[in-house]
Amino acid sequence: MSADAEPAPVSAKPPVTLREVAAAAGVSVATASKALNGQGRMTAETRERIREVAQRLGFRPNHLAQSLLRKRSFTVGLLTNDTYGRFSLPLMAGVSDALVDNGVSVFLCNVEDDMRLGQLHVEAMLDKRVDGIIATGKRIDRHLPIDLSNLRIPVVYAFTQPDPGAVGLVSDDAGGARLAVEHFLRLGRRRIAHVTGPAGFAVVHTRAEAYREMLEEHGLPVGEPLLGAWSEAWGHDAVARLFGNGRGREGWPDAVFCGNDQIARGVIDALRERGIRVPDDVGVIGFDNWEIVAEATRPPLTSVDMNLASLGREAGLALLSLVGGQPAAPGIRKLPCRLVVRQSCGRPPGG
Amino acid sequence: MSADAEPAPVSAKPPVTLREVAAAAGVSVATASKALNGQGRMTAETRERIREVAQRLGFRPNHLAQSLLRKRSFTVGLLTNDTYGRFSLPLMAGVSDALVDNGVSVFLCNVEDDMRLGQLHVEAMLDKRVDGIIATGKRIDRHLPIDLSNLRIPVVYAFTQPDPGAVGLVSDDAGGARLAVEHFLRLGRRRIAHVTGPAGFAVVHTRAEAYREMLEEHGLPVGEPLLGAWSEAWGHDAVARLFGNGRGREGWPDAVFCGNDQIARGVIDALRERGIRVPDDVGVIGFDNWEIVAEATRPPLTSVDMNLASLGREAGLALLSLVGGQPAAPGIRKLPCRLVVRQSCGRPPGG
DNA sequence: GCGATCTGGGAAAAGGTTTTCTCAAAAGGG
DNA sequence: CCCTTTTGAGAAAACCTTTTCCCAGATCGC
Repeated sequence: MSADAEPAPVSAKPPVTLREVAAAAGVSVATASKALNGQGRMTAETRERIREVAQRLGFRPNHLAQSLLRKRSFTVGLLTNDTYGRFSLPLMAGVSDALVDNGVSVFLCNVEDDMRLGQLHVEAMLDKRVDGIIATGKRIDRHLPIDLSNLRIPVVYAFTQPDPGAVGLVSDDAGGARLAVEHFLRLGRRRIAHVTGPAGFAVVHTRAEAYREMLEEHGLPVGEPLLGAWSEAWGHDAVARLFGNGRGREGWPDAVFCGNDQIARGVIDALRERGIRVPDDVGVIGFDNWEIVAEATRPPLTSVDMNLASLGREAGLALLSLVGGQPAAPGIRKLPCRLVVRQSCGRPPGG
Repeated sequence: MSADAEPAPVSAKPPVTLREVAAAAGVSVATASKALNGQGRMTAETRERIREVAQRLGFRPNHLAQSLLRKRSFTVGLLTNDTYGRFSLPLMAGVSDALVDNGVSVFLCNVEDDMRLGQLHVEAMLDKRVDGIIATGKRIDRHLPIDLSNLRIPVVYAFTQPDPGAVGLVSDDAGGARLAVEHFLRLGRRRIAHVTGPAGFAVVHTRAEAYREMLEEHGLPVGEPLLGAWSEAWGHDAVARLFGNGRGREGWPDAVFCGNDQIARGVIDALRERGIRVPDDVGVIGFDNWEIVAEATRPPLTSVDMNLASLGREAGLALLSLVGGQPAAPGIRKLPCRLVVRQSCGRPPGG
């Protein structure tokens, strides 16, 4: 039992090459290549024999060599500045999902909000000859801190502000807001408040506008949307304003549509602390469908899901077709949201 | 103003090659290569001239060609099954941080818990000739559903169960638990309870054991750790048990060490609902330092941080040295945690 | 039986870079 | 002034695969 019985000379012998396969099969590399790729003409036996030898030797073609020749690396870069990955991870999963079947791998680069870092990563990608780039961020109305406009390879923007003339995919926030309000209306709620994030975010206005329109269409009173932070604390404050002593109980909302799940959670907690029951007295809907939050609220939160995985899938497919030479219609495409119903709105009357 | 003034024939001319640089500078490719890499012998003027030409033409060496030759792709794969990225994202950031300066890029692959998908991704990586692989997961005591044991390229395991004989990096959970208990002791807390996750997790026992030892060392009463789920709901339940009517107020704990931040949040909320003040009556410490949760609790939660970014950095560096041919000591290396103090424990008496 | 077609398979170039070897010219030594 | 050493730079191989010819032998039609 010597200590160095097998020091595992990690040095691992080099991978087997096509040349070796050809030699073992007694053919030329050209023939071997064609046999394995189903190209060229040869007897079925020859092809099969070569295939078997390759199999036996564990041959795997060297993608680097292939890429060099084909001028396609079957690799794309995903740029994000969403450090916590709340938005970019589902998106990434979708992208990956769309690409893996095509043998395409994804370089993930977090550029924070650092131009230098972004530049560095983009150059690294370019040097590695990625076939294309997907740019994604944590908010729809901001550019990544990188210029991707003259890149010679296709770029798709997902969940971030696209360059003019580029193809961009974002969620349909207005549609999402309508979904939420509709749900409330269907449940018979009539005094619907809206508590959302800071004015600096475009989505705040998009959603608020949609909310307003929906209510007006139905001839319902439109409360002024309450703008604040994307935080639970703001949810608490907002409840203090909406359900404060200023107005009588009959002036209270019977529904609150929140700009994200954290606000919604704050709202729900604050309501509970005031003895106002959710969903019996007030229904609450959040936005983002961040499961970890939505499922921990009491009761679990109904929320608008932006379908980020689908968005990622679409972005991946769009990039793929762009790489394949298909011209894609530039401009921003909005993908629908969906409502994930949990228990914070109650059942329809008589439902 | 014709619509097709500049249809932007996306066809982008091909990148400039070394051959073109050489031609433009009136030298051979060999000389050009050596000039740009600081190799070979030539007059300073020649070298400078070539450099300038390269600069002017915007030459960037083709990494595919370089990799093919050097047998190093300057690319590594990161495998994870942590869909929400709570653990793998900070880790990834650390890895990336350690590697980017060395020109190494990272393929991120989420293998969920799907063996087939894992196999697929690993083979794709192998085909793309990654220099090494970092395997990471969402819990320390489980293997990824993939066999990486005979891979011919180095593998480093970070925050997941390593193969025997491989190099693995994990957090020092026992140390983290001691940090928490020490903090309580320093603040004069004496009746410290422990509420944690399910028995199926190794860390539950590691931390509970460290907790127990610390208390015994100090001659303090050791409560039986309460095992449950990793959820807020369990935090509520646990409070009901610890602060129920069964025992008198003087039997109540004055500190609760929680197995993660969600449990801690449940505990804090439940205490508040019972009118028990945090931190005045009871101190609470969480685990994971998941900022989004820790900062939203009222009061903000003191929590043990596993330093996952550092772990990632170390993993990246370890892989790098392995790739460079340095033999690394196999086995599991534990990296220290740190305590992030917020406001859920109060100040030291007289502090 | 002879020219035309077909068939199976190979040689070689291409892709972009690095590195080793080679070689001519210049410099140096005696 | 001749021989050796140094210097500057180029030719070519190598990395691995794909693809475009090309060719020798077989088959076919008449």
